[in-house]
Amino acid sequence: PDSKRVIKPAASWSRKLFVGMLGKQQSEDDVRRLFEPFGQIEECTILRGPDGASKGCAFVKYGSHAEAQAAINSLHGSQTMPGASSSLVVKFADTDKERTLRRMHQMAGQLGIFNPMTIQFGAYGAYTQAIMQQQAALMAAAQGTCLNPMAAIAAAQMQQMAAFNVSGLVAAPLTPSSGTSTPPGISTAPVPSIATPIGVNGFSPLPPQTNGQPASETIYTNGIHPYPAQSPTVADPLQQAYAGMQHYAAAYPTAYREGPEGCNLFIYHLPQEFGDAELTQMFLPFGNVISAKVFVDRATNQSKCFGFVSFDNPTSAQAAIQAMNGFQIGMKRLKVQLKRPKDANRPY
DNA sequence: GTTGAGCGTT
Repeated sequence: PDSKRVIKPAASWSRKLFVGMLGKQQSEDDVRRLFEPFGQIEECTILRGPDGASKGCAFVKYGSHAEAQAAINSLHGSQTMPGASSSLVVKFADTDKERTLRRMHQMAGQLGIFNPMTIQFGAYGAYTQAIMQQQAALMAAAQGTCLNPMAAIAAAQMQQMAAFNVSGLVAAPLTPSSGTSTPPGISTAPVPSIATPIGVNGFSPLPPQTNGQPASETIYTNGIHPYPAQSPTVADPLQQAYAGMQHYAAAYPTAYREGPEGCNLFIYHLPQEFGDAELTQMFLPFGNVISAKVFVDRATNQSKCFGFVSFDNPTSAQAAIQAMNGFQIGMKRLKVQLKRPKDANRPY
């Protein structure tokens, strides 16, 4: 009978597309018209911000995988919409797993990685805690997929890098161009084996006041300590969440994490060959470097010779300015200043 | 070449 003929529709993930690089003014109807020729459209949604403005992307769901694939084949990269910065993107939408990863990425950026334990559960305690527990569950689920063994090993190697050394300073390549999800700078870098600091190219990298302190003291941090110092015990969801964050942060040492006001430095006149790793090394002696980013020309992949370093406290930032501003490298002198606040000189 | 890009996943 007919009731037995009911066929379950194909899983949504197999026929749902993410469409990127739309014009900001394109409507749902515009998108429908574009995608109609390839099949029956079941759903078409433009992603919009809170103000209703298009984010320039959309989801389009077809009745079948084949239709979706056909749309990808014909439309992806086929044209550049007015106002879009590059050609149309048509691909299968993220799976749940991929979305979880994306969220971790966002969350890491928002929370930063300063002393997770200091997160206040005060006024918003219940709410915050609920969120954290929810995230903890997500992260616990994602742990296996987030860090492959190689990434974990690379992160460990990173932590063992001793302060300044030749291979770390001049031989390490700049962050490879994008296209993989490999954390920048740590995937292929060998563990530097030369421990003696040697001036290169007129650069005498002897950081002020490392006196006697084992380098590992500075290295380990990034605000991260491998273990909470005491109870190796248990998996309460919160601890799991923290663990997740720590693993994540260790795997993405140069991800953009701005520190509090007064903790972020702008550095100019960097040597051309300096990448994120070298910048990090250079400023590690002054405190916990929570991020270090050299700006790279997208087209040429060349350093633009400026970058940013963020500490977790203003004192470290000031110490770094004191010691490194005007520091001579080759024919140039470093400029090291506090970064301009993003909303500077906004008239009000 | 002078201050945190881009690509945006309900």
